[in-house]
Amino acid sequence: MNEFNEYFKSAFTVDNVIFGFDEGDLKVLLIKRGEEPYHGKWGLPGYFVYPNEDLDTAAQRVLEELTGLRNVFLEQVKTFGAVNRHPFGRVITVAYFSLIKISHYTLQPSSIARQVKWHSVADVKDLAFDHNDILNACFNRLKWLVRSRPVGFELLPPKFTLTELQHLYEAILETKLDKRNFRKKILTMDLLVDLEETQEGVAHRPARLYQFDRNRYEQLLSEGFSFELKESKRKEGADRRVQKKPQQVL
Amino acid sequence: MNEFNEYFKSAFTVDNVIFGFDEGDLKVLLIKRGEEPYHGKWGLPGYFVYPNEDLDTAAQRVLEELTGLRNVFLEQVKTFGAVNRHPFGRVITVAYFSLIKISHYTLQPSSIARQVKWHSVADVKDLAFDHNDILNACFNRLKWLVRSRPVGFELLPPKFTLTELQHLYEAILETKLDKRNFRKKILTMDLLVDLEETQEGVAHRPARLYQFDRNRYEQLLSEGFSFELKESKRKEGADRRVQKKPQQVL
DNA sequence: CACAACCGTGTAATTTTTACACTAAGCTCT
DNA sequence: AGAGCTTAGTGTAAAAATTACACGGTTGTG
Repeated sequence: MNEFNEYFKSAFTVDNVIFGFDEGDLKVLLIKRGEEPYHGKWGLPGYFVYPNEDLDTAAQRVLEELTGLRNVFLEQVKTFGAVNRHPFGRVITVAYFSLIKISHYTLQPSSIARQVKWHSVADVKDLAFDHNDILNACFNRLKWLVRSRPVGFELLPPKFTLTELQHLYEAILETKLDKRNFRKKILTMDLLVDLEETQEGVAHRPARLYQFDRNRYEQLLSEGFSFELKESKRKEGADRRVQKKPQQVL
Repeated sequence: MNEFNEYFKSAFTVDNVIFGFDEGDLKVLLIKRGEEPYHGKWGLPGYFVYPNEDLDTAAQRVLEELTGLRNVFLEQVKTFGAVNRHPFGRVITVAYFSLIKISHYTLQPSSIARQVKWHSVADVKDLAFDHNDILNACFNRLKWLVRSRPVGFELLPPKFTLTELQHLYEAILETKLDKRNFRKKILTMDLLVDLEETQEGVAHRPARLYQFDRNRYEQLLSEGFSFELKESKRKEGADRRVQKKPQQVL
């Protein structure tokens, strides 16, 4: 094994893109680094993988230390290994992303983080290391995942309205969806339980509350079913009560 | 940096699942290992990533050493890092898969391989390390990739018939496709050039030859277009010239 | 020249997707 | 109490996509 010794001088980390959804906006949990390198910069939560730790376990550990949450959606996305990405030596990082319900989140004191904060995904820039690339890769993965599997529910509280669900999809897919078509599509999938309850304390007609039916989903999956969504091609300004202006004729 | 020294004792490798298509069958290129560990077992081509080498570069190197090919389709899939997956120490591996035209392939003498051979993906079993898992992950990735992007052409010779293309899709998706619907779908995508040539030396009516139009594809991509295929629900035995047997009435 | 083997083609029925606008219900403010 | 604001909730018709399905055509072979 001597001939391989020179290869056993590297390290690897996991970095976790933790998505949340709040105020109609897709958020990512970032930390202000309290250590070198990139001390004082915002970055993704991550840490070295312990010598006797699996990758998935390490990703879970990082997530749990920061949020106190277990059993949340967590998926490996991609590994980043540019030679000089880490100033301490050869360190490759395995990127994960997770989806959490912000309402369940409580900040845990953490050694790696001087400060922890939710940032709108759209506004994030200038992160430590290659974390911008990592965030991008994870956001793209989320985008296609949400079209092919009902993972959106991981980001919502247990009870939610159809409008909230639609806003979530719009935030992730960065597009507008047609209200009626969206509801039709979602409801015919038969994955939601109508709780026969309504919102309280809103200054308008309260909406019905629904719940995701995970058992039903498992059942449908085993029957081989596909979950798909497409974007609306509706023009801006349609479906308002205002009259159309007559089109200018050339 | 001392506090982190204990982490810099690991190594990483790349492993490459090289797919090819021949005789109507999806194939994967395996090597019979000429070194420990797993000496004498079949496994995926792979090697340690050099200290000053990027991951993608390492994957390309492994591929080129084995096949002599450059500029082929190569994509990272997933990283495998179970603690005890490698007997020499902590070694995680980044799995890639590539698609090559078997007709262009020439065996290169290689130090890592005692023997190199194409195996039908369906028949592969009992590989070294966790290479069965890696192969599976890559095969699944190929399955969905082929539905959303026209990567199939990477596996065919420059000139091919529609039937060959259909057989390729059937092999990857592990399903039967309807001939007329498949052709309709493919042709309306407008990605093929009809070469106005036909097969030669076949003992039946020769088929037309087509070519993939990569420029057209780039153009369509930039206009935002989607490439999709679905499987046939046609029952076995339909579309034959035989008469249907009358169904037994209960 | 009959046979074997694969090529190439069209259509109708069904399903899915799309575009689109108004009434309903609760709260707030006067 | 009622006017006004705000969001909820609902249906349909047209267009597009998908599906199922069968036979005559062309070549080489024996």
